[in-house]
Parts: sequence; C-alpha cells; structure tokens
Amino acid sequence: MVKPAAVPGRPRSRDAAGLPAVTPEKIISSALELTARHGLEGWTLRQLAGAVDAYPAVVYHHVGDREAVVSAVVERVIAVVPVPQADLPWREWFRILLADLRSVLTGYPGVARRLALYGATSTAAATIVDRGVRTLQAGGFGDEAPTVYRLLLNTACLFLSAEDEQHRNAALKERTGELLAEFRDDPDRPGLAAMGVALHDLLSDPERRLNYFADFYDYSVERCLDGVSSRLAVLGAAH
Amino acid sequence: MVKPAAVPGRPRSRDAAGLPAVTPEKIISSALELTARHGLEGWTLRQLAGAVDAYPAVVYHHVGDREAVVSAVVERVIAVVPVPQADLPWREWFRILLADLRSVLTGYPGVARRLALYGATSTAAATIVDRGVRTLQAGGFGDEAPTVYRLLLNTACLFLSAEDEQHRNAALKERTGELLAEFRDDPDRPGLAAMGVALHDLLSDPERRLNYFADFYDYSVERCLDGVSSRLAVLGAAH
DNA sequence: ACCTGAACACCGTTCAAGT
DNA sequence: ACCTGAACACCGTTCAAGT
Repeated sequence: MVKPAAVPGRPRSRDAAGLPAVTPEKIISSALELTARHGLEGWTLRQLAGAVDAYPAVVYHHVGDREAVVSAVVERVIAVVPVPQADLPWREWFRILLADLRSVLTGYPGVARRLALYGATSTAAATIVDRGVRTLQAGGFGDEAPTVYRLLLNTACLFLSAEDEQHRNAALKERTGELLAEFRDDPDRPGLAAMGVALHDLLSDPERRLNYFADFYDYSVERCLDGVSSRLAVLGAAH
Repeated sequence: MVKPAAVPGRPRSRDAAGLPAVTPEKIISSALELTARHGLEGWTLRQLAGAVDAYPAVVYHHVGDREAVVSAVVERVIAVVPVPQADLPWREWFRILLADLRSVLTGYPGVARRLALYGATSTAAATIVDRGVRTLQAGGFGDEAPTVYRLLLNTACLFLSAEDEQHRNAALKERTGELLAEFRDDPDRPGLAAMGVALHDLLSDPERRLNYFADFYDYSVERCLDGVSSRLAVLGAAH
C-alpha cells in the first residue's frame, strides 16, 4: 500500500521498474474494489493511487478528480443491476427491480446515495428508466408514470443510502436505539413506551436484528407500492 | 472572521482584551446560525471558532468535538418543530407534522439527514414520537404503530435530506436533468422519452421549477400516507 | 504522453504552556 | 478553569520537472 521511500538507486519511471502502465480501466476497477470494501466515501485518492502503485497525480491524469472517479464507479455498479422481464405487471416488475437493486447496492455502500441524489446517465441506467416508465404506462399511470417512477426509485435508493450510513456508523445508531428502548416502561408516555418495546424486541431477538434492514426495506417498498396502487385507482376513476 | 495576527502588544487573555467569556450556549447558537446559512456540513470548526472570536480548542473545551456540536444543533432544530394538536385523525396529524417538518428543516440544511440516520434524543423529539405513535394507535394500527411511525418520519426526513443536498450541489443535479431531457424525442425508448418530456416541462416552466421540491415532497408524503392507509385496511380486515 | 515528487491550502484534533 | 498558539496527521488538488 505504502510507496517505498525514494532511494537514489531506484528507477524513476514505471517501465524502468518493470511496472505495467496505469490505465483508466485499472484505476476504476480498483476504485470499485475499494468501494466494495470501504464504501464510496471510505477511501481517499491517495489510497486509490496506492492500490494501483502510482502517485495521486496519475489518477488525475487518467481519470480526473475524485468526483470523476466516483461517478465512474456509480455507472459500473448500476450496470450490474438486472432488468426484470418486460411483460410483468407493474407492481411485480418494481418489486423485483427494487429487491435486486438492494442486493446489488448493499455490496457498494454509498452508491445508493449518489443514485438517489443525482441519478445515473449511462446506457444501463437509461434502459432501466425506459423499461420502468413503460411498465407504468402499460399499467395505466398515463402522464403520471415518470413521477411515479421517480417516487419509487427515490424511495428505494434513499432507504438504501440510510442503511449504508447506519452500518458505517453503527455506534451512533445503536446509542439512539438503546436510549429509546429505555422508555419502554414510561407510564406517562405510552406512545414512546410502545416504540421502546418495539425497538427492544427487535434488538434482542438475534434473527430479527439480523434482518432488521432487509425487513424494514421490504415493508417500506410495499407501502410505497400500496400508495402508488391506490393512486392508480384514483387516476382510473377520474376518466 | 479572521483572527488578527499575534502582535507583541496584544493582550493575551480574553478579559484583558475586554472580550466576553465564551460559553457553550454562544458556541451552539453560532453553530445554528452557520448551519442556517451554509448547512450542517458547510462550516468548519475553525469557522465556528472564528464566529465566537476564539480558537478551535475553545470549542473543544466548552462543547466537545465537531460531532458534539452537530448533535446539539440538531436537538435545537427539532425543538422548533410544532406538534400538531392531539385530537386530529392520524392522517391529518401526520400531514400537518410532515408539512411543518419541511418548513423547519429546509431552513437548516443537513439536519434532515442526521435526523433520518440517527434520530434525536431530546425531550422535544420524545414528545413528537410519543404523540405520533399514540395517534397511530388511536387510528387502529395496533402493534404496527411504531413501524408505521418510523416509515413516515424516515420517508419525510430522507426526502428532505435529498432536497438539501440537491440544492447544495445544484450543478450536478441540473446536468443529469438536462441529459435526461435530451431523450425526449427518442422513438426507440418511449419510456425514456416520456421521462424527458416530463423533466423538460418541469424545468422550463418557472413556477413549476420553483415548486419542484415542495410538490414532489407533498406527492411522496401523500403516496406514503396512501400506502399506510391501505395497510390499515388490511390490518382491520384481519380481525 | 506519462509519471515523479513535492508543494499548497485546507481539515479535525491534541497539547503544552500561559493567565 | 479558561484560553493561546502551535503542532500533528491527514485531505484533495496542482504543477514544474523528469523520462
């Protein structure tokens, strides 16, 4: 990881040292690996440079600034997300897409956040948007299809980004949870007590604790789909 | 803002210089101001120290590290959020809470994100949780009230955090929007084209553009409430 | 064109020393 | 106890100089 100190006898160019040339491809796949391991905000440009045995300036030369590397990583990740088959009913289509999205994005912490905030622009992303909106159009959402698409994808990516962050900063989240769990016997605040009990039960059962994020994600996605579904009924009744 | 360079004749203690003593209170309200202007991640500890005419180490002495200051700011902000009156039907109660939440949190960029990720632990926060969960219990959600509460608050805070971030990094968001808008005539990808048209219409109408975030927030909150509402019907039918 | 090596202007944090 | 002033170990980024 750490570059050896410059010594007088050391060759001063990569090929004199027998090192392969640095390429954008190598930089980006190293960044992808670092992201899988430490999250998108968990590595520094100096670490990335170290991973390809080069100086930070080399990253700038081949790819650009940190932002350029990050957006390349994001595009690579969405390219991996499978697109559900086209003839499914809209609800099923999105249920599958969002489940697959989770299983990919949890492997690359921080990518969900970028996706939620700025989206992606690659052809892979374009395909998902196209299929998604068409599925909603076919489902009867008409002009509201793009809005519904944004709602569903935003919700999914935002919840996943929260999950990433809470894993990263488990200590803080834990502390808040424990604090709330302490109120579980408060007779003056039955609502708070109910929340305390729910949180306590959740944290003390090892299995529920393990599935905490997955379960809450599924619940949230289902409620979002429910909401969109009842909106569809309103739209249908209007004409 | 900038401390004057140390000159030989300058008094070396605050009271010798006629400066009032630094207090935790002053530090935190300065941090609150800085957050209102630049966002929670938009100021540095050195800036905060400068705002109270002191050295960074003074902030450490009176409040603690950056994290301690940030969490104090978050608690101050939620204390400002009004709690809707207790006798409202659950849907109305949350509609009002989440609208008020938005009008407060948009004034303090970055706070929504913290709230979504780690919640708050002050008595002000506890009151909102208590009333919210009780309102849902009264509405018939039973044991699912805590989960529904978390879903609603999470959704609201996450959407608001996305809004904060997109305002902060308007350039990136703009670029993605324009890129998508370019596909509005693509005959091979009608779904993408529909998204392009929707985005184009949105960005070209000045009024819709201005209300973009507020409208999408309201839409998302309403769909979330719809989803929760149809879940309530399922729960009710079960017994 | 590609890479080296150092520098620049920042961060949050720590600490011995002064008052 | 409160504050000074400097230092430490980092960042991302830039750039002249080498090969």
